Amino acid sequence: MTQSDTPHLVLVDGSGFIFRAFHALPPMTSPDGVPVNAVYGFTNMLARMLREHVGTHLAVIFDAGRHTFRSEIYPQYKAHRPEPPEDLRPQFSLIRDATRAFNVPSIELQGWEADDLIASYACAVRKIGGTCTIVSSDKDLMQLVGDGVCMLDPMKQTPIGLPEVEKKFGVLPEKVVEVQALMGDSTDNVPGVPGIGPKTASALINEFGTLEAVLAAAPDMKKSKRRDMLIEHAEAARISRKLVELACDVPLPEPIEDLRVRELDKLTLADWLESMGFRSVLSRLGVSHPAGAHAHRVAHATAHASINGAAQTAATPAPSESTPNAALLAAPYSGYETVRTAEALQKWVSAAQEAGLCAVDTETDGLDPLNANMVGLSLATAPGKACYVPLRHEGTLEEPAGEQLSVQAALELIRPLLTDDTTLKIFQNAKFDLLVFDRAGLDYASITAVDDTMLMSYAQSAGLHGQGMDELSTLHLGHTPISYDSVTGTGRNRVPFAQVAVARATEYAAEDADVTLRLWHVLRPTLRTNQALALYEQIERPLSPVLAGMEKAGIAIDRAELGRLSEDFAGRMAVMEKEIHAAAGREFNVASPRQLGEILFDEMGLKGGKRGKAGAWGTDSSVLQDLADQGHDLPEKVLAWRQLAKLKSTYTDALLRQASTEDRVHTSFQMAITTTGRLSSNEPNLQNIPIRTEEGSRIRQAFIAPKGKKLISADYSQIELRLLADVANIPALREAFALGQDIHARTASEVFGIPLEGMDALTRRRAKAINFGIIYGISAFGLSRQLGIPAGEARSYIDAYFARYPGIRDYMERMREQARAQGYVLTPFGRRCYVPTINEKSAARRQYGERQAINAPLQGGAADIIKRAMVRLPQALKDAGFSARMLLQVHDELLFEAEDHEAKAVAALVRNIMESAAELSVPLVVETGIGHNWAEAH
DNA sequence: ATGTAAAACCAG
DNA sequence: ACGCTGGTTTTACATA
Repeated sequence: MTQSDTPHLVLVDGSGFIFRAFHALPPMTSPDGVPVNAVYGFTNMLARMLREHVGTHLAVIFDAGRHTFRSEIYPQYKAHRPEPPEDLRPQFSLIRDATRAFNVPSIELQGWEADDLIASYACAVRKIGGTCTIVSSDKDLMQLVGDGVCMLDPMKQTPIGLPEVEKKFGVLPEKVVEVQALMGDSTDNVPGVPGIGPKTASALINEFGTLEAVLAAAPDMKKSKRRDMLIEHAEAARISRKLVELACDVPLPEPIEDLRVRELDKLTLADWLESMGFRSVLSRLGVSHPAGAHAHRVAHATAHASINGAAQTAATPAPSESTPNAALLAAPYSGYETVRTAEALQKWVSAAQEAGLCAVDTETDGLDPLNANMVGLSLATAPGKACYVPLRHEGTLEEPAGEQLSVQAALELIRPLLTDDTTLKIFQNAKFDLLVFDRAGLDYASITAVDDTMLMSYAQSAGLHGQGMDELSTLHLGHTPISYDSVTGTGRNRVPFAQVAVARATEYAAEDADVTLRLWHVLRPTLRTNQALALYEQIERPLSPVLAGMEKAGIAIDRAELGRLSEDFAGRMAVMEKEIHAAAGREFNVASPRQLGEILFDEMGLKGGKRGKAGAWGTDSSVLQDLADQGHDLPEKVLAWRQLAKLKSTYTDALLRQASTEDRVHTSFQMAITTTGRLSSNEPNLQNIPIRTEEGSRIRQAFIAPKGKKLISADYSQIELRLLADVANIPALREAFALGQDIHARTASEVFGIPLEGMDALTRRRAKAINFGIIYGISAFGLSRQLGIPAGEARSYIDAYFARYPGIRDYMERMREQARAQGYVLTPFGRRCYVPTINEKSAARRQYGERQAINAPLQGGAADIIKRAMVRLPQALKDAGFSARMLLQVHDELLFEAEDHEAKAVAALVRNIMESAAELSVPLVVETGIGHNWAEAH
C-alpha cells in the first residue's frame, strides 16, 4: 500500500448494508445450511473495495444496541421496527466474521448508531485534510456529503454527490437536516410536520433557509392547513431535527491511523470463503482455493445471483430490439397533405389500392366510439406519405377551417377501399375505428382485410410494455409522435378536436396514420419470428369485430328496478348513518377510512388495529369483521353501510347514468391490457356485476332480456383446474374430470386419504382452497389466512398435496424456470405472457413474478379457449338461422340474448361450440342457463 | 381547480 | 410481502 499524506478513508455502513442486501438478493445457504445471502452480498462488496483499492484507510461501521441518545429524547424513535427476519438473524455475526477474514477493522460503540460514528470519522478525517467515501445508500447520511466527503451506493456502485443529494432532497447537503426535520421519516418514526412531504419541505427551506426560520415565519403565512400544522407541530419538528442530525463529536474508538488498509491473510480468507461456500469470490480475488463445496442455492433462488448484476439472464429479444429497415427511419414525419376535395381523396384511395395496403385512422370528438362523431380521417400509403381529410372542423374568424368534404361524401369515396378485400387496411386499435365508421354510416362488418398493430404487438409482447401507439412508436421507430394533449390542450384550456386548426390537425392526424403504417412494417415480420402469427390471425384479429358487435349491441337494463334499488339503498344508508354516528359519539364521514380508524382505535380505544404503509389505521372488511365478531356494534353497522354504498355508487347509480335512451348499457372491452390475454371491460365494467351476496344479486336481476326474448348464460366449469390437470398432466385429476367427479371432493380424498363417499363439507372446503391456491401460486401464509388456520397446518396441507400430486410441483418449477430463462411463459396456445419481475433482486418482487409465471398459462389458456369460441360463435349462430346475439364475456362466461322460442336451441348450440373450442386431455364442460334476467340465467 | 395515490371492494 | 387478473369510487393530498 502506498503511503500518502492525505488519507482517503472508506467507511462502510455495515448495518445499512445487511438489510439492503438481505432483501435484494435471492435466498442462498452455506454448505452447512445457514442462510447467507446478505453475507454473500457483503463479502462481494468488501472484496470489490479492496480489489479496486479506492481508499488508503478502511473500516466497517456497525450499530451497537438499540438504545441511543435519540430514544432518550424521543422514546418512539425506531420503536416500531419489527425484529429482523429469522433468515437474517444468524447473518449479523457472520458479517462480523467476514470483516475479520478480510482483516478489516469493524467498529461499533454502545449508545451510538453507525451513522453517528460515520459522521464523526468523516468530520475527523476532513479536519486533518483527508477525504472520505461513505459506502451506503442511507439518506440520513446524505447530510455529510460535500467538502471532501462523498457517498457510494454499495449495490449499484454509483456515486452519490451533490447533484444526487439535491435531486433527492431538493436542497444542498447542509440543509438536508432542515428538510428532514419538516418532512419526518415514517420508517424511523421521526414525526416531522403532518401534511408536509418532501416537495413542500424543500420549498420552505429554500425560501426561509432553516427550520427555525420557517417556524418563525409560520404565524405570518397566509391562513392554511399548512400554517396551522407548522405552528401546532413546531416542537415535533424541533425534536425531529435533533433526531436526524448526526453527531460529529463521538469519541473515536479507533484512531484513524489504525485504519490503514492492511495486508490480506490469504489463507485465513480462503479458509473462511471456503467454509461459506463463496467459491466465486475466491476465484475473483485471485486467491488460490482448495477444491470443495460451493454455495448451494435453495430451490427457488435464481442461479444468477450477483450484486454486480453482471449475470442477469437475458430475455429473448423483444420485438423492440429488431432493427426497422432504413427507409422507415429515414422518411421524415412531416410534409403531410390536407385533403379537401373529392378528386384529391380519390387519388389517395387509388394510391392505397395500388400499394395493396394503407393505414387508416379516424379523429373524433370523443373517446366513446358509440357516441363520438367523426371529425376527420387520415390515410398513409407509404412511410412518410400520409394525408388528413378534415370533415367537421369548425375553424375561427381569424382562422377559418376552409373547404371540407362532407362526412357523407368522404365515406362514399372511401367505402370501396374499406370493403376491398385485396387492399389491407391497417389500424391501431381497429375496434375503435370500426365503430366510428359504423356510427358515421358505414357498416363495420363490411370492412374487410383488416390488420391491427395494437393486437399484432399484444400477441407477442403482453406484459412486456403497453400497447398504445405513442409507446410502440417510441419503442420500435425511435420517434415520439405529437401528443394529443399538445394538440388540444389540457385542463380548462382543452378544446374539442373539431376546434383544432386544420393545419395542426393534419400534422397530428396524418402522423398517426404514418406511424401506424411504419409500425406494421416492423411488427409484421416479428409476429412470425416470435411464433405469434397463428394467435394473432386466428384469435386476436378476428375477435376484434366480434367485440365491436357486442359493444354495439349492449345489454338491456330495467331502469325502474335500478331506480327502486337506488332509493332503497339510499334510505337504508341514511338510517344506518345516524346509528353509526350515535354509536361513535359524534358525526363523521362514514366513507372515510381514516376518520373511521380514528374513531375506532384512537377515540373508542378498540384493540386489534393494524396500521398500513402511510401509518393510517386499516379498516378493511376483515378488520371490521374481527371487531364485529368480538361483539362491537359499530364495525358491523359500518360493514353493512359500506356494502350498500358500494352497490349504489358503483352499480345502481352508475348504470342508470350510463344507460342509453334505449335503456341498454354498452361496455367497452379492452383487448390489449392484461398480462395473460384476458379481456378487460370498462365504462362501465360489466365484468364485475355483483353476484355473491343477496343484495348484489338484485343488481344482476336488473340486467334483463327485452320483451319476447331471453338471456342465456353459458360458463365453463372449472376451466383453469382442467387446464392444470392437462398441462401438468396429473393422472388423478384427469381421471376425476373424465369421470365427471366433484373435483374438490376428489382432491380432498386423495390428499387427506379419506373415502370420496360422504365427504364432509369442511374437508372439501379445504381442498377447494388448496386447488384455487395452486392456481394462484400458493404460500402457506396465504392458505392459512384464507382458511383461518395456523400457518404450520397450512404448510402440512400443501406438503400433502404436493406429495400426492408431484406433477404439480414439477409444473410450478418448470414455469419458474422458463420465466427466468426467457422472461416469459407460454399458454397452451402459444401466447407469450411476459413476467418482467421474475429476475428482480428484491425477493418479494421476484416471488410475485414467480406466482405470475405459475398462474399465467392457466388464466391465459382459459382466455385463449373462450376467445376461440367467441370467434366462431356469431357465424355459427347465423348459419343455424338464429337471430341470437352475443352480448357479454366475463372471463369464463358468455351471455346471449335470444328470441324466447329459440333460446333452448341456442343454448345447446353455444354449449357445443364452447366445449369444442379446444381439444385437451380432459373434457371441457359448459353449463348453460336461461332466464328473464342475468341472475336467473346464471 | 385538476391530477394522482391510497384504500376499499366488486368480479372471474 | 404474503395467491392471480382486472376496474371504479372515494378520500386526501399535492400541484397548477
